[in-house]
Amino acid sequence: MAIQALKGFKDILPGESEKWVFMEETARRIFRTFGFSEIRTPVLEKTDLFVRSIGTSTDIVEKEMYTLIDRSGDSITLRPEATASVMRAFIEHNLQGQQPIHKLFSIGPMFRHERPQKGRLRQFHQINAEYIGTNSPFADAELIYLLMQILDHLGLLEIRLRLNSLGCPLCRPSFNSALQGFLGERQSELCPDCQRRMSTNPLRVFDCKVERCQELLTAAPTITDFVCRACQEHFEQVQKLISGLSIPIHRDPRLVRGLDYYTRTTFEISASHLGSQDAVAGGGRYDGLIRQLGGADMPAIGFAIGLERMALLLSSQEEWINRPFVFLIPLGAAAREKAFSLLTILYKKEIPAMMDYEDKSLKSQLKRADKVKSRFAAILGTEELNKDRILIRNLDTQSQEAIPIPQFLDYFLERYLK
RNA sequence: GUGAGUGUAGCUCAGUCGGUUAGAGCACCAGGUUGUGGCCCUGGGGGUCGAGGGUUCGAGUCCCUUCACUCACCCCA
Repeated sequence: MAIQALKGFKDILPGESEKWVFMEETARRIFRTFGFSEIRTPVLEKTDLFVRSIGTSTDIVEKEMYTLIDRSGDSITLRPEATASVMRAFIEHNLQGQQPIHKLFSIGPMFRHERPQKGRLRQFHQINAEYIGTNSPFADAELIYLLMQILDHLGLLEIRLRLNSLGCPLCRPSFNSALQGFLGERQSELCPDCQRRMSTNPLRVFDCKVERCQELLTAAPTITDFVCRACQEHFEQVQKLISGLSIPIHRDPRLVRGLDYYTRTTFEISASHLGSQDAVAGGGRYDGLIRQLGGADMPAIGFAIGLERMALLLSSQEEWINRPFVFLIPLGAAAREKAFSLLTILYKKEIPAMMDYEDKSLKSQLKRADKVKSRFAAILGTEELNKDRILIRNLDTQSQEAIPIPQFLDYFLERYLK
C-alpha cells in the first residue's frame, strides 16, 4: 500500500488550488483597503501560550491540540488558532509601544486533533483579522463590515450574521451563577452532556441539540438580562452601527464561543449547504487577552474565516482551471524549434501559453488545446514556416487567419490586454 | 472518544441465488479526416474487487478480523 496523507490532512490539487488563491487574494485586497497589514507567525508555539489564552477547560486545550515534546524537552504545540500567536508576536516585538492602534491579518493553517467530517479537518486554514487598541463600538462595526465585504466579494449568498454580547469580567459572573442556579434546579431533567457542561462551562448548554434540553432552556436566564450598563450601551451602539450599514442582524443570546478569552461582542456567520458545521466565520472581542498574556491593557476584536468551509460554498471546480491564452501547435521538428522561441516570447510578456513537445498530429494537438480551454491555437507547419507566417485559430469562433510571424507577439498583446 | 454508512478501472458506479475470461459511463490513447478541436462512430490501454484469514469443487458475492474513507455526535472555522 502506498503511503497516504494523515487522517484529516488534505492535498489541495490543481483545479481546487485556483479557488484558494482567489479567496486569499480577494481577502488581501479588501484588508489593504481597510488598512490592515499582514503578519505571519510560526505554526509552532510553546504549549503554554495556548493553555493560557484559550483556557484550560476548553475542548481545544483539553483534547484537541497537537502537542509534542521536542528534542530539548520543551512542550510545543501546533497552533489550534491564530489569535494567541499573533498576540504573542505583538507583545514580544513591543508593537504596542509603536502606535496606539493596530490592524493585523494573517492567513494560514491551524491544527486540531478531531474526528474529521464535512467542513472539518485536522489541518484547516483560516483568514484571521485582529483590530487592536480600541474598544469603540465603531471598531466592532468596522470589523464586521470588513468581514461582510470579504464574504461579499467572494460571492457568498445565503449567509446570516448572528450577534451576541457575552458581557465583561464584571457582569458575566453574575449571569454564570444565575444560569448555574437555573440549571441546578433542573439537573435531573438535563441530558448527561448538559449535566457535565453545567459545571465546566454552563454557557455551552445553549448549544445542546437535545430537544428536551432546549425546551427547558426557553425559560433560562439570558446574558442580555445581566450585562452591565457599560456592556449594554456598547452592544446597543454596535447593533445600531451595523444596522446603519444595511446588514441584517440576527440577535442570538445563545450564541456562545468556544474560547475563554471572548468578552462583549461575539458573532458568527452561518451558511446553509454546509452540513452540520455551518459556521463559515466567527469572532469577537477579547479585551483582556493581551494583558493576560503579559502585555499592556489593550482591548481588541477579531475574526476568523474558515477557508475549507468557504471553499465548500464557492462554485464547482470547472470554473477554476488555469486556462492558457495561446496554445502553440508545431508540426515537425523545425517548426517545434520556432514555436518554442515564440512560446518563450509569450512567457516573457506574461501571456499564459502552452505547448507540448511530443510529435503528435495536428488533430491530437488541437484536442489538447481544446481540453485545456485555450482561447487561441497558433499552428505552425512547414507550409507556414516557408512563408514566414503562422496560422492563428480562434477556438471559440472557429475563425482563423495566417499572420506574418514578426507580428505574432503584437497580435496577442493586443488581444490579451483587453 | 461514540454511532452509522461505504470500500470493484484515474473518476462515478453496476455486478442477480456463490458459477466460465469482472462490466458500463466519463476520462485517457489511436483511427474514421495525408493539416483542423468540441458532436458522432469504431477500436485500444488500464483491475491485488481495500487488506488478511476462513467456509466451499468454486468467493467481488457468505463468515471473521483489520485498515481506510464518509457522515453524524461532542466541539468548533
